[in-house]
Amino acid sequence: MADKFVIDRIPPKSGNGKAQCLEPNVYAEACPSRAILELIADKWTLLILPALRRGPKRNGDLMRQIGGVSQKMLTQTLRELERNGLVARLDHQEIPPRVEYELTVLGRSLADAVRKLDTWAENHIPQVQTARAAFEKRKRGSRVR
Amino acid sequence: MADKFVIDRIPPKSGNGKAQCLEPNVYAEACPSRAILELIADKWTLLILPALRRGPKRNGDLMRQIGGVSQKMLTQTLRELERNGLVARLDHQEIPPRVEYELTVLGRSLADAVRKLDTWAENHIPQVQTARAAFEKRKRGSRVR
DNA sequence: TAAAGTACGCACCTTTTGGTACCTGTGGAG
DNA sequence: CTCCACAGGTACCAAAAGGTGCGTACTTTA
Repeated sequence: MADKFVIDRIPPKSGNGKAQCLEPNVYAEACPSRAILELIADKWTLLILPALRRGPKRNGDLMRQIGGVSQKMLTQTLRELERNGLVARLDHQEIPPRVEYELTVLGRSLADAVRKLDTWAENHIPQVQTARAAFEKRKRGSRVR
Repeated sequence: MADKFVIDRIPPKSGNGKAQCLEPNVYAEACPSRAILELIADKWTLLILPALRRGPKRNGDLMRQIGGVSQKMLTQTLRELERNGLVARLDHQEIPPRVEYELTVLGRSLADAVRKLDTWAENHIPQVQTARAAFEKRKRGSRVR
């Protein structure tokens, strides 16, 4: 029975109320790693980071490459990534303005892991669609008339 | 200059307006893989999937393990994961009710990749915090008085 | 007899998110 | 001379997300 409670990392055991977690653990709400995870758990972050893996890109480049992103969300997400040290903003101080965004060393290490999620999504479309169809069928079957 | 436009996967080139993407590509808004990515790009999904890697767990187990999750969000997320074939719901048809959730084969393949993001967050807390401090400092420095 | 645990569903209401439109100021193209 | 591209900032507003509290139906424990 105790086997049920075996998890990836030991939970905080917060003896005091602060729970500042000496051993980092995303499952603890107060652990800083949780905030970092929430930064990653974002649609646009998951697209922007891999998009920058091949080298620096400009605002307009990213707008064209990432379908459906608005100027507001692109800027907002890039700022957050810059703030957390994942992306560097290179302002060439020219007129007309020329700004490039590129991954930092820190950002690159994350972008590679994120790209794997993207490729997973791309490679498992049929499996997910089949599962969805089966789920709908089950739901319909269990409906009481 | 054309080098700037080299990306991970070739963009849609949508000749017609539908852009149903024969070659799966998360950067294309209409590609089914984008919807799958949006399912993954969720705070609770990124915690629940790795939490189930060690075997089936019950609702209450997950509530205790995942700090800060509400009953509503837990159930809602589990339903979505079940609907997409990543998690299986095992109702033991007992009284009092006993329900277990476990990864499907499909879910397991994703959970391993997701767990890497969690560990990344746990292992890079100091780097991110340093970057944040440096960012704030730069902002303050560039303020006009 | 009463309370607590199990696994939710539902409704209400607040917070957050994100889209749209409009503004800057300059240089180059037509 | 006019329009566009560049890289945004700002404000407003609708939509979505998500927290809280209550109800269900049954059993075990105190």
